[in-house]
Order: sequence, then C-alpha cells, then structure tokens
Amino acid sequence: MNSNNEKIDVKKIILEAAKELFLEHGINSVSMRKIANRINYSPTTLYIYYSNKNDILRHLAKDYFSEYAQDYENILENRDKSSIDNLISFIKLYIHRALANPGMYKLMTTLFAETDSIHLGITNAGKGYEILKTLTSRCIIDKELSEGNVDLKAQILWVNTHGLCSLLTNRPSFHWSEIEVLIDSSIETIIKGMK
Amino acid sequence: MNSNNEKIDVKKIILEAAKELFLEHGINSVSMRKIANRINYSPTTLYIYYSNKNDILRHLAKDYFSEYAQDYENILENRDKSSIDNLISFIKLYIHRALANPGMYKLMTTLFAETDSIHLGITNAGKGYEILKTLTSRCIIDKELSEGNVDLKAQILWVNTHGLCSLLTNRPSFHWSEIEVLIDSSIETIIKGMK
DNA sequence: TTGACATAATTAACAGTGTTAATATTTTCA
DNA sequence: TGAAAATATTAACACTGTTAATTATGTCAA
Repeated sequence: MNSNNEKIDVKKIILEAAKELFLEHGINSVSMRKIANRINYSPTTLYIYYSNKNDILRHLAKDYFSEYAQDYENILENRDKSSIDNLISFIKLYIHRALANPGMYKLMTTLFAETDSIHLGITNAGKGYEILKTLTSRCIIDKELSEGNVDLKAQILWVNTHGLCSLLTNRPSFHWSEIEVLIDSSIETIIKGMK
Repeated sequence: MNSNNEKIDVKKIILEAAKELFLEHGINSVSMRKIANRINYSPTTLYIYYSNKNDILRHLAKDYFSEYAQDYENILENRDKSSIDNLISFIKLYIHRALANPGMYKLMTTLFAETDSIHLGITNAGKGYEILKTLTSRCIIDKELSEGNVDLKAQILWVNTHGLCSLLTNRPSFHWSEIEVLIDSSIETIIKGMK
C-alpha cells in the first residue's frame, strides 16, 4: 500500500493505456514497449500482469462484453413494452453502442477475425445472440411474428444487425443514406418480412 | 528470356506464394522472409517487385475483385430472367463466392478493417454495390419491389448480404441453422419486407 | 570473343517487435 | 533490524519490415 492507503491497480492502468493506444493507432501499430512507455514502466513489467499481448486484448474484449451484458439484461427483464418493441429496442441498442464506440467494435471484429471467440474464452460474447433469440421467441408467442424456426429468425436478425454495425464502422467514408433512416428501415423491412 | 523462350513472371510467383501463405496462416503470421523462403529468393528481392508487404496485399485484393467483376457484369447483362430473379441471383452469387473462399473473404475484411478501400485504391471494390443498386432499381421499375429511395433499398440488401458473409466466414464454429436455408430465408424475408 | 551496360538478385545492416531469464529494487512485517 | 515476499528492471534472443551497398547474371554491339 502506498501513502494514500490505496493499492494502485497496475493491471487496470496497463489495460487503460493499452485501450487508448489501440483505439488511436490500431492493434498492430501498438507495441508492448509503447504501452509500457506511456505509463512509465519497463516493457517486461506488463508480462507480470498479463501473460502476453493477446491476453491484454482478451481482457479488453471481456470488459467490453460485460459492460454490454448488463444493459441487455435490463431489456430482457423489461415487460412494460410489447415483445416486438422490446426486440427492436434491443437491436437498436446493440447498433447504437457499436456506432458510439466504432473503434472498439472494429477492435472486436479484428480480434474475432483472427481468433475464434471460443478460443478466446470470452463468455459474454455469445450472450447477445441468446438474448436476441429469447426476445424473438416471445414475439412469436405473442403472434407479433409468424411461426417457424426461432433460431432461423434470430439468426436473420443477427446477420442484419451485425452487417449494419460492421459496414458502418469499417466503411465510414461510404456515401451512406442518412444513418438513422438506414437503421430504422432495415429493421422495419425485416420485421415486416417476418410477419 | 530463358531456354523455354518464356520470361518467368517473378511478380506473379511472389503473389501466388504470398496468397497461399496468407490463406494458410493469416496475414500477420506471414513475413516477407517466409514468402521469400518458399520460392527460394532472398527477402529483398520481393522489394524489387512490390514496394512493401501492403503492396502485395493490395495486388491480391485487386485480383480478387477483378475476378468477381466479370461474373457480376454477366448477371447485369442477362435479361432473360425477371429483374427480381436477377437480383436474387446476384446476391446468392456474392454470398456463395465468399463462402467458397472464406479465407480470401476474411483477408479482404481484415484489410478493409485496417485501411479504408479508398486509401487502398482498389477500383473494383465498390463495384459490387453499384451493380446491386442497378438491379434493385430495375426491380422497382418492374414493380417487383415497392417504390422509394433506391439507395436505401440497395444498402439494406448490401448490409444483409455482407452480414451473412462476414458472420458465416468469421464464426464458422457457431451453431448456424442449415446454411442454405439461412441464406434463402434471409433474402426472402428482406424481399418480402420490401414488396 | 570481348567488354560495356542494364537487369536481377544478394548480403549486411538498422530499428523495431514479442517474449524470457536472470537480476535488482522496493515493500511488508516479525 | 533483517528476512521474506512482492514488484520492477536490465540484458538478451529470435524475429519483423525495410533500405543501402554490393555482387552476379544476362544482353548485345564491336
């Protein structure tokens, strides 16, 4: 313990420095030495707290998904709105959080492209789909969507949602239609097609 | 010229070796030295034919998109089928080619995530969207799709198509519904939602 | 066939990378 | 105070992309 009677959390300090640098310059342009320099530690110190560079990325991804998880649960437990409105709320939340942190979404995409989520061992990564499926099945029960394979419907919704996030974050310079209109229209179109 | 009266195309040899290695091990695990070793050249020779590693990637991407471009043109010029069938053919071709070369699709995704296509200067990369837009507008003219903003409709279709390709290639271990069913259903759903 | 020129390829080197082993410093507490 | 535990550092290895300087090879006129 130091003079402030607070143990400084070096592990967190490293993670935050890494996050800032990754977001600013991209994963491959940021070295362990650069992270260490930014917080005035020697490079090898990072290896005391994280087993390697990928381990840092993995913790970053874990935190990112955990942060989302709580808001998702909230939607799941909210029974005030109709099941279809709840489904739409969830999808929009997912998209808007991605667009609010385009850097992190790109980072996660890159990470998943290189290593499968299972290999990464990020528990919350697959949770988004499970919630989407639950919300979809409620819509079917309430006859807001037509009957049929729940997984199939949930996957169609997922594909569309991810497609939006992926293209909007990775191709920001494309001449998109007004973004909010695009988001609303694409969700509307699919819901209509599933009625 | 050598004894066979054929000038050996070192540039192409390098590109093919690089492609094989990238597909097998991923971009970041393949070094210039490894590419050179595979074809029994010294590493620096590669720099005579390509200005750097990114330049190799850029040529790979260029070839990939050029190859697609021809098949796309064919669909565009085929007026035997109805406009809506032509649109569906195009989308399916796009998806199936991605699934047939998951490695290349992932490579392109990684490339675009790191550097924007404009910065890469790949001319054919944006051509897919233009064709999609043309086919969509024909469907509107033929009253196979409802009236409204063509770009908006084309972008919704693009988002869905890319979402399918991206998730199916990047998350192969996910418990997907039967893939052909998923592809057909998602296209059907959107078309229905746009009628 | 010789020699000059252009082409093609190589060696040596630089600065930077992830990562490890061995060592030094600082803190904790009996 | 001094031993033990926690924390951090230096030095090093094998590897990376890339460049400058050098050597080998092929071409073709005299």
